[in-house]
Amino acid sequence: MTKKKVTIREIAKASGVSIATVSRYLNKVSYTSPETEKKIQKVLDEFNYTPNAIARGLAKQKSNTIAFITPDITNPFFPEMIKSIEHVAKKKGYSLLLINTKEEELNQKDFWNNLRSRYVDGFLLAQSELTSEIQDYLSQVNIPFVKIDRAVHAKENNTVSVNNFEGAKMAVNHLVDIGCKAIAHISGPKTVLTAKERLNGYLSAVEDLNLEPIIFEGDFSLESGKNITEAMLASNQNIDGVFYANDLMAIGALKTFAKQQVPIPQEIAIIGFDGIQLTEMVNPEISTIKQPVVEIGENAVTQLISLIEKPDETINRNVELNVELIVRESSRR
Amino acid sequence: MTKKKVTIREIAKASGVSIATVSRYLNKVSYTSPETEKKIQKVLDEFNYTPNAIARGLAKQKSNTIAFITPDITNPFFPEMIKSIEHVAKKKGYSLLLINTKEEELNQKDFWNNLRSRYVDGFLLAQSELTSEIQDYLSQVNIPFVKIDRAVHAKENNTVSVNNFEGAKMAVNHLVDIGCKAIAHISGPKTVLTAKERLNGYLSAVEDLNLEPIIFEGDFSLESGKNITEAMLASNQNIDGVFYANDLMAIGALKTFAKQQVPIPQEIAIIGFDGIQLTEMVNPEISTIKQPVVEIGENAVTQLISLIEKPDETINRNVELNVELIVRESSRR
DNA sequence: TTGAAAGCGCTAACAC
DNA sequence: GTGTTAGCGCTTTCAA
Repeated sequence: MTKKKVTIREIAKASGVSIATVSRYLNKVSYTSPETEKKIQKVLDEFNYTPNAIARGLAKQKSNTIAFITPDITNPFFPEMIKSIEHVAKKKGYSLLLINTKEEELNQKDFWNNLRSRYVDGFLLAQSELTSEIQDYLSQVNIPFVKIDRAVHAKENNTVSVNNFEGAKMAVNHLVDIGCKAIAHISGPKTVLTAKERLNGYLSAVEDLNLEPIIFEGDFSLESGKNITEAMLASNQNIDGVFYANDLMAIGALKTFAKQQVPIPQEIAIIGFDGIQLTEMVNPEISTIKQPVVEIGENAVTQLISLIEKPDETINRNVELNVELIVRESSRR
Repeated sequence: MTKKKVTIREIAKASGVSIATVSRYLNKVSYTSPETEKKIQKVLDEFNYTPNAIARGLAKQKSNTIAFITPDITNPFFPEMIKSIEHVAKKKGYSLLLINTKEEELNQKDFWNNLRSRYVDGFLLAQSELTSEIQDYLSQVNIPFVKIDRAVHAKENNTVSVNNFEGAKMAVNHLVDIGCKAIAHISGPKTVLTAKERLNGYLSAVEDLNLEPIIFEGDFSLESGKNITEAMLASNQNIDGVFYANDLMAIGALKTFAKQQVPIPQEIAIIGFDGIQLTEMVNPEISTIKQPVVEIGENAVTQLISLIEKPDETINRNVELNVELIVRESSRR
C-alpha cells in the first residue's frame, strides 16, 4: 500500500485512458462509458490508489477540513460535542482541526491568514466572545462558519444554541414544584450572553410566581460556586432552593454545603444548567437543565458543511434547541 | 487581507526579482543579498502576504499537520493533554488534527491511506490497543508516530508513559502510612497494560509489607467503581484502605460509600490513580497518584516533531515519567 | 546571489 | 465520452 505512492498518471497509463478520464471517474463528474469505468476501477483496486488530498486541495482550493475553534478545550462541555462533530464531519469526508485559542489571537491577521492559506473550508466558533474587531475579520475572511453555544441574537446568523431563557424558567418552576419558597440564583458573569439569558429566565419565572429575586453573581467556575454559596449561606435569607447558572458552580457548591452540613436536598434543593456528565458523578447527583450537546454539535457541523457545499441553497439560520429538565437527588423530595 | 489572495508571483514581480528568490528568502534557505531582502520584505509587508500552505505542502510533501488519534476523546484524561499538545504544536508551526477512531478503523487501509494522502507529518497514538495487524500498517505507512499512555514495553519505541508500577506502590505505602492494615485493590481490565502494571505494583507493595492481597477486577469505569465497591463491602473483609486503579472508579465508589454510610476516610481510606481534575471536585476530595498529563503531552509532541524534522538525529526512546502522590481528604487522617 | 523551469498530483476548461 | 493542456501556488534543481 505504501511502497511507491501511485499517482493518477499511473492509473491512467495502466488503464489506457487519459488522466482526465480517471479524474472524472473518480469525481463522478460527467459521464464515462461503463467499459472504461470497469477498466479504471480494476486498475484502481489493483494499485490500491488513493487520490492525493493535498494536490486535490490545491487544484480545487478546498481542503475538506473544518476547524473547531474555542478558547478552552478543557471545558467539560466540549468533549462529547467534539466527538459528535468529528463523527459527522468524518462521515461527510471532512477532517477536524482543533484550535484552542484565546481571544487575542483571533484578533490577529496571521491567524486568519493561516486558516485561509490552508484552505480550511469552514469553522465552528465555540464560546468565543466576538469583539467587533473579530467580527470584522470574520466578515473579511470569507470562510463559512457557525457559532455555537452563544445566545441567539437577533442580529446573528448561523448560530446554534439552546433556549436558555426557557431552561432557566424550567429550573425555577421545578424548584417551586418540589416546595421551595425562597429561590436564589447564582448567575454567570454578566458579560456572557447565555448567562444573561439564564438570569432573565430566572427573573421572569420569579416574577410570575410573585417571589423575591435573590441574586448572586458567579463566574461559571467551580471555585466561584463554592465561594458564592458560602456568601449566600452567610447572608441568612432562609433560602431553600438555588438555581445555579451552570453545573460546575453547582458542583462547587456541594462542597460548601457538605462542609456546613447543610443537607441537600432536604434543607436546600439545588439545580444546575448544562447537563455535563459530572453532575451524575457527584454525591448527591445534581439536577440540571440539560443541553443536547450531541445535537448541538451535529446541528452545527451539518449546517456548516451545507454552507460550504451549497452556499446558495443554504439559508442562514439561528437554531435554538430545547433543553431538558433532569431531576436527580439534589432536588428530589 | 482577504481581497485577492496574493501569490508569490506578485510578490516577485512587485519586488523585481524572481519567484525563486522570494521563495528562498521566505524559507531562509541559501543566501540572498541584503538589498534584495529589503526589497522583498517591503513588498511582503505591503501586500500582507501569507504563503499558501497547501501549495507549499504539495511541493514539499509535508502539511505541517500532526494528528492526535484516540478511541475516546471523552476520556477525562485527555482535554488537558490535548491542550498542551496543541499548544506546543502550534508554537512549532503545526496544526492538530483530531481523530476519534475505534480500533476497527485503524485496521483499514483507507484510514492510513487518507492520512498519507493528506501528508499528515506524524501522529500521536493515545490509549490504543495495537493489534499486530495495526502494527503492520504502522510500520508500512512510514509516518513517524509516538505512543502515549501505554505501558512502556521493552519492545516498543517512541512511547511516553508513566511509572505505573512505582505509582501503585506509592499508593499502597501511603495507605499503610496512615494506618491501614487491610488494603484492597480494585484493578482495571486485565487486558490493559497499564492496569496490569498497577496491579503488579500493588502486589509487590503488599508482599513487601507482608499483607494479604485482596483484589477485585473492575473496568476503569465509574459504574464499575460503584458496583465493585458494593461487592467488596459485601465480602466483609474488614478492609480499611482501597487503592483504585483509576480515579473514575474511585469516584464511583464514593457513591457506594455514601449510600452505605461508610465514612471516608475514617473507616476506609481510598486513593485513585491518574490525577484527573474530577478528583478535586467531589466530596470528599480524592487522593490520587497524579500523572503529569501536561508533561506527557509536551514530551510526546516534542519527540514527534523531532522525529519529523530530524529523523536522523532523533533517537527512538521510551520515556517513562514519574507520578506524584497527591494526598487529599479521602486518605487524610 | 539569482533566474528559468521542471515538477508536486490533481482538476477543469476546451477541443475533438 | 475522452484527451490535451493549462493551471492551482510553491519548492528546488540546474545554470548562469
